[in-house]
Amino acid sequence: MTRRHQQIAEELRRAIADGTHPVGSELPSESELALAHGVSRGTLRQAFGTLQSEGLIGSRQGARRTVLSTTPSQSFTELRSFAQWARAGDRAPGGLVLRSHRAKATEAQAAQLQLVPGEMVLNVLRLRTLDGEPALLERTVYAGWAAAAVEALPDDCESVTQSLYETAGVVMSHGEHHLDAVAAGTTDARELGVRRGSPLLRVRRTTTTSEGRPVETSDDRYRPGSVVFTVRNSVQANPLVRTAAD
Amino acid sequence: MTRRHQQIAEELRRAIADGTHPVGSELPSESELALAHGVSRGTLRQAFGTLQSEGLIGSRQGARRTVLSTTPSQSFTELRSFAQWARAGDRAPGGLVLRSHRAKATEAQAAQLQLVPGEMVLNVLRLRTLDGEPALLERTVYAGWAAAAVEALPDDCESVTQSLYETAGVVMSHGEHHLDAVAAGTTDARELGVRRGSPLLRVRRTTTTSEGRPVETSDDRYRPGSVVFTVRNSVQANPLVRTAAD
DNA sequence: GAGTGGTCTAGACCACCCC
DNA sequence: GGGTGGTCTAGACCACTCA
Repeated sequence: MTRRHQQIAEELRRAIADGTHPVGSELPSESELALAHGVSRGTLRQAFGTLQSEGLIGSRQGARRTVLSTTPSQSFTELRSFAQWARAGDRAPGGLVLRSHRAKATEAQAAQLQLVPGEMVLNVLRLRTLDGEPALLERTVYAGWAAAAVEALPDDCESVTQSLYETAGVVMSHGEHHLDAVAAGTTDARELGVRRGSPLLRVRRTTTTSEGRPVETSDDRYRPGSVVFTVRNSVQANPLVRTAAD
Repeated sequence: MTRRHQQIAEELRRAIADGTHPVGSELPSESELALAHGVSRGTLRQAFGTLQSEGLIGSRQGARRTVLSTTPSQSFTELRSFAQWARAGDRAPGGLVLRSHRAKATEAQAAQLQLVPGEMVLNVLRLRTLDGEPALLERTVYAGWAAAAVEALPDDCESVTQSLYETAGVVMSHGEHHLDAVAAGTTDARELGVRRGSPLLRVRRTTTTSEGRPVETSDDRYRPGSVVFTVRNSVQANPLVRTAAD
């Protein structure tokens, strides 16, 4: 029993993808489509709104909507989970925990995870692979209340996000990502198989539940050529996408 | 004569920023606020939708909306214009054209700018500075129809985006950004004042008008420590933010 | 000036959360 | 079970685009 506006959005997405509405073309008007689908204009606008926030279509008052792009942006589901993202692109995700230990939160960590300094956290160093090739090195800090669930996972667990949901009911629904470039350190170089000092894309992120409670904060370093982050944005909305490098 | 939903959104934004609604707290219900502002629920939901897409608040069916963050995300206006972004952070933007020449579009360029191969384009190499320090090197390709307006600009023009709008009426309203890390080449190293091979954040972007007509495509390389890109995202929306490194 | 999207209203029902 | 957000309707007026 999916929502009507979702069905319509999906239909339009397909029509754009298969070339019925090529890039640059004008879409039918709201009233036309509302009539055709047998819904009110409001519902149709909701469907259009979804496509707009995905960067597929644009709009200006007074003129018909136009197609901006044919490739839909990633869902947040794919963004937050490395494994789900990899599988969506038909690549085999892998994971390996290299180190894992509990410790007291440093001041910086406590601030980021909204804990009191000295509270327990779980530090995990994890190597992620794509089709067996090292892709990135994660240095993740989990809040103490999530530590037990993470430690219970197997070392080679593919999808931590999904496992955390299944075993502990933790839903990660918001994230903040900071992207910049750094030189590979000794550990980075050894695990990722690159030379020390070579460029890495660094993504520092914090993920929180829907209530805004931080679950984890992480420093992820991507091997060049393995992953590119894509952001499609507009005056109206700006989604983030992680894309495999060509 | 601003829109009612914009006024309400602005009011809520302020109330969140000044601590009236701290992070993690619950906001009043839609009906309450609608009544208080003398608008219908629909209008109020529109205001909430804006704040949601800015990453300020989150929502779950059945529960009240909660405050996720106090700092509003950047507007696209600030994202697309380096100068506007810099000034918003109280830093002095600078620009200097190092090279500029017309050429026939390569196949790749033509594809990205939706031109026919061989059509004329304008290549510009531009150094951008923050408070006099080199921050990034831009290799920009402008579509031929925008070339004349760009060439007419002074070499040290601060804001190309704004000037293009003022002189040619070109409004850039959509962009696609790809982020990864690369090693500094000879030119990069010389102009940015770093060693060859040192890590740079690369942002490849294409900007289009509201009709989806590409205006420019660019390869921007940021000196480490000068700029960090931030993306705040959620199940509902994911805006991109460019942040000065600390 | 006809058509289009942007805004707004006043209702309604449902799914879900929490008490 | 009462309150909340999510969905949907059927109207209305306005600002804007374009022929």
